Amino acid sequence: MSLVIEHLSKLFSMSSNTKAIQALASAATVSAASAGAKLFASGDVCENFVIVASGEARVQLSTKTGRDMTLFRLLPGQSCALTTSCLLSESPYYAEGVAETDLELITIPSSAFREALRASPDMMRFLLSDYAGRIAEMTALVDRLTSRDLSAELAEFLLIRADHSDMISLSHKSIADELGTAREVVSRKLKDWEKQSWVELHRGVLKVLNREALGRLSR
Amino acid sequence: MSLVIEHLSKLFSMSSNTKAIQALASAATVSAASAGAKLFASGDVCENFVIVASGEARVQLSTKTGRDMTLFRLLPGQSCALTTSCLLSESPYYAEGVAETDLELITIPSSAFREALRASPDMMRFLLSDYAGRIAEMTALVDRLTSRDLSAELAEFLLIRADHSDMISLSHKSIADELGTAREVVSRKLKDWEKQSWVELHRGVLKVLNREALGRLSR
DNA sequence: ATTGCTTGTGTGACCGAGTCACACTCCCTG
DNA sequence: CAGGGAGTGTGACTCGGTCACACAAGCAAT
Repeated sequence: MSLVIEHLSKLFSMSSNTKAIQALASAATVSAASAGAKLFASGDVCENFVIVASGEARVQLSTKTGRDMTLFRLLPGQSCALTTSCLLSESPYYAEGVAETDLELITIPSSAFREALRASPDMMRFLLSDYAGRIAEMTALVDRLTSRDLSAELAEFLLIRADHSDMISLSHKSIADELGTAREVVSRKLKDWEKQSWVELHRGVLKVLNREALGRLSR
Repeated sequence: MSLVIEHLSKLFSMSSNTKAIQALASAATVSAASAGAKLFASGDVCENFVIVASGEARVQLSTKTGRDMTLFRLLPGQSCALTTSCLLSESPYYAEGVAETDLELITIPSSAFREALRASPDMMRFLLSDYAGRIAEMTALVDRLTSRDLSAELAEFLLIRADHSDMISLSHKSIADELGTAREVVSRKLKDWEKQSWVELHRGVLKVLNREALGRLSR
């Protein structure tokens, strides 16, 4: 259980021997999910507070036509603002969570979470600043969506995601979901850029050849 | 000053004789703004917590090309989640605030706000649930933007905004800003609908003639 | 009333992004 | 090595956003 306590106290920046942490830890359970698993779906009732202990998860919206839009990711030690938002407002999830890799999750039932929150200003403080950050992120996202420039977004994405040897191992569909656009749009742009020799395309992998040129697009 | 105390205690659901409320009230100033005035602009440093005492304000994003997108409105007694988010994260405003009518504002300097927040779990509780609601709103907005159907959005907007005699006194540009689209798009759709006799158009005013038909579009 | 300005509307031409439909190809597995 | 699934390429079309103007409605000063 020390893993749980450690994560909790780090998350909320609280000493591990406070009552609130001890109470949360004793109500917590640890579970696993494998890569690709759906953690929660839109419309699900939210019954637990969740912290990612290891692995990476993604929260996304999806449209009828099969397009997805990534809202944010969860890294080890992070909790999900959407989950706490649903817990606090007692509303169902309005987006879905997906495991991107194998995951270990720390799960705390709603009642224990609420109880601890009531008793602990430090926890509230943490949630407040977490929310403040998410609101900023969401606003930036809305901004991006209202003045959409896919070339810029895609170019920027490639530059950020390219590894040390300029490679990116993602399918066009994954990239599209990341940016909230359609697979065909990504395929077409990449093909154009391949003709300019700015990138090199292979099945499931691509290589950035000209960071320079992409950088010009990305502003 | 009783006006200030009343608004503060109602906003935070706290008794008006708590120390936190008294402290906030003594640091507060009341000011006025006239309709159309800009309350804050993107990039401004946020130095005060603000509550609308009377009137109505709007918070919006704007693009280079002159399009605006309304994020949310502030009614009397409400505070601005964007402002608190900026205060807490000490980041500049990333959207702008506009007075829609003449306004009275209760203004509390950042330091007093932080101090009161530190001391008062009730205030934190309020902000938490306020944030939870805003995150839900923003997520819904992102959802709308990623699966855009202007006919549906515009039809719904008209139905909601039409008064008792089915009139709406807004220019096409205002409607467009509300929905985050371009004026021309609104003009064209409305013109189409006028040809169907679903609406009747006049300068600065329009009348809904067929709620039925618009209702079918709006789902 | 006439002139002239400001604010609102109407419209065509064009472009970028999303959708649909389908062909094709790579690669894994039986 | 055949079959099938996942990933990719492309044309045709629709819709929303942009640009560039023309035009109309109200208001103000002469």
